[in-house]
Amino acid sequence: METVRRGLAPALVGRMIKRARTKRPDLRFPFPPRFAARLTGRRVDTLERRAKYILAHLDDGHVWITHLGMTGRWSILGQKQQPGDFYYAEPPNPAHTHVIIETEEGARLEFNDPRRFGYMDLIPEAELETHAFFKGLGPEPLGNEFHEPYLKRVLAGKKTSIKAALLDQRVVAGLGNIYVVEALHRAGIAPTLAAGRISARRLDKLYHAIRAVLEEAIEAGGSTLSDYAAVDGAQGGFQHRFRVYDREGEACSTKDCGGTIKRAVHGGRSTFWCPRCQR
DNA sequence: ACAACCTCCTGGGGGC
DNA sequence: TGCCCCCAGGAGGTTG
Repeated sequence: METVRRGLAPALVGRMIKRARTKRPDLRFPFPPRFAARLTGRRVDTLERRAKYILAHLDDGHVWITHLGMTGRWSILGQKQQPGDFYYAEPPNPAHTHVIIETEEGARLEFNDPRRFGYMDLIPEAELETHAFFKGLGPEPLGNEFHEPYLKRVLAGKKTSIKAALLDQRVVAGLGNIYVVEALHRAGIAPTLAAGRISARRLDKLYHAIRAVLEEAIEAGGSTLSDYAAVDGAQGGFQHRFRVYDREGEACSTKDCGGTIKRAVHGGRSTFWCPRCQR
């Protein structure tokens, strides 16, 4: 999501929305009333990310919220005016393009989402804190409020698995399945380990692993399995750096480990880990 | 509190 | 080739 936000920024920040269109009444949820009309004519002041949401702050005091779900994708089409300005993106299947935004400056942004698990909303800025999407979210994993003492405190007494705990957006906001699985491998922690029974020393290692995985993934442009692409259509690069995700049966890459990557389903999500070096 | 399962939806890939 | 089943970066819900 951070790579998407960074990709969208040059086409949106400081730009005026000349035209907004929706091609259907809903995604996962119905669009709010008069959604497209209320975007039209607005300027985007800032573009931020909170958890897996992209927040566009508009010049009328409202916030346009986008969640990509599993397969949502923003593409920027338009004339390249200056280096790093706009890009050409190969449009995905146009049947699944549900929202089109055109800016005064000539960029065309298309939101495409085959599975329609994504959603958008448009709310007053003052309601952001209390909005159901954001109420109860944990700290940003790359922010200052996320550190080993926080992890220790929030996980204390939890009997649930560390994997389930890290996927819980109330514990830490914005970690998805891939990054949880990769961070646990780097930290040498078994995904099934009870969250409340991990030593401070190991939580510190986990904290550093989470940050490292996210920073590397952002640096690499995100992770592409099948659908994810940057706003210019480029694939991510972090999938080439997975150490366990989607590597069932392969040799563990940990030095001198010699283990074999296993896969299991926990809570409906695929988990990959090395039983030898993750304890 | 927590695990296990289901739901939304479409498409890609593997097995036969 | 075609079918059928399984799987998928999320997350909210129900049940037990």
